[in-house]
Amino acid sequence: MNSIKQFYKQYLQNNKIRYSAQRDKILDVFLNMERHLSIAQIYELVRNKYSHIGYATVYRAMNLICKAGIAEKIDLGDGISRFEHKYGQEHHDHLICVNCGKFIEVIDTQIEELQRQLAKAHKFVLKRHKMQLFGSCCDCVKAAKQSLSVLAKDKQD
Amino acid sequence: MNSIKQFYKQYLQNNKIRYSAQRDKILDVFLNMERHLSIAQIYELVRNKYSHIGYATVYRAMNLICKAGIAEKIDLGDGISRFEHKYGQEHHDHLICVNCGKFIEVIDTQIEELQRQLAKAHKFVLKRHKMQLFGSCCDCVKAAKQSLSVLAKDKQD
DNA sequence: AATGAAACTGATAATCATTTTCACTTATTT
DNA sequence: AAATAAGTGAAAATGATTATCAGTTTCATT
Repeated sequence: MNSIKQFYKQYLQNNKIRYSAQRDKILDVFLNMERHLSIAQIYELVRNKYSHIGYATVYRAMNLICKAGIAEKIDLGDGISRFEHKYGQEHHDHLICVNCGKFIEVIDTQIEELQRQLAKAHKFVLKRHKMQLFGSCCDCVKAAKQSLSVLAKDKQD
Repeated sequence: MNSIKQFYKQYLQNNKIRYSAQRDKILDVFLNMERHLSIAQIYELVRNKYSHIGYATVYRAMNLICKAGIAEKIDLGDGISRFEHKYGQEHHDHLICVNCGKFIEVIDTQIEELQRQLAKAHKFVLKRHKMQLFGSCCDCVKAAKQSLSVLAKDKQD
């Protein structure tokens, strides 16, 4: 039915790890989420389907899903881990709005090439990289301009 | 005597924050450190000069030094904050050896320019960015090759 | 130099995300 | 079905960081 779920079950089986109702519900929530959610948010959503689930179980399951290569933990430096889909996804970097927290996933092959060159120039064997561009998204910029012009009582057409 | 210390004292004075022996010692340790140290490491070093100092004081002082723009907290995702010099420093990114933890500070204006373009293409107003390239430094690569060739009992000239 | 208010310090407690522990339950193997 | 292995949930533990608070120090003013 769901190829990712198939893959996950296979991964668990290969590693002698059992499949369970909890793990199934958590995987479902993860697969259906459209944003990058934290453990607390995933916990809340799973709780709707499985009200007796424990917090630690969500942690354990998400760590497993990461190990299986289906999810990736992302760290923005605010002390809260969030998760994003990784299965069948290309590597990408992030544009992050510092106002509303919106994420945009980006990939720039020119930058990637320059990164390889840069590493090479320093005799580094590059394994992976992380790039985050922080700024204000167009919606937040628009909103900020609006409120500025209202404050200044300027005409705005 | 020390222009950074002057600057720091001025910053504190401007903000009605007092100067103290502890803050002085902590600043000294920070200014003299050549690597990116954690709070625990700074605490140990300060302790040599000032054995009664408390852990919290180091946290407080380092946060102040950051606010003054002299230090910057860096986060590698291992849950430990380290600090680097910022005063009079250009922005830079990091090459990080995943084996020995060595840092190399790098700056690539071509990449920076592409980042600006990338943000613009997504209608983002770029404020700052963070780029970390993880890999193995040449020393660690050499060491790894050595031990491999020893294991394989190959000749290595 | 003395004073008093405001800021600082150090020890400790609190917080917060995450991990571990452990008694108990569920699944798999024999 | 019994034995074995793994999973679960609640609660405790952990580790980095921050807050609290009584006692101390600083600094501007007498």
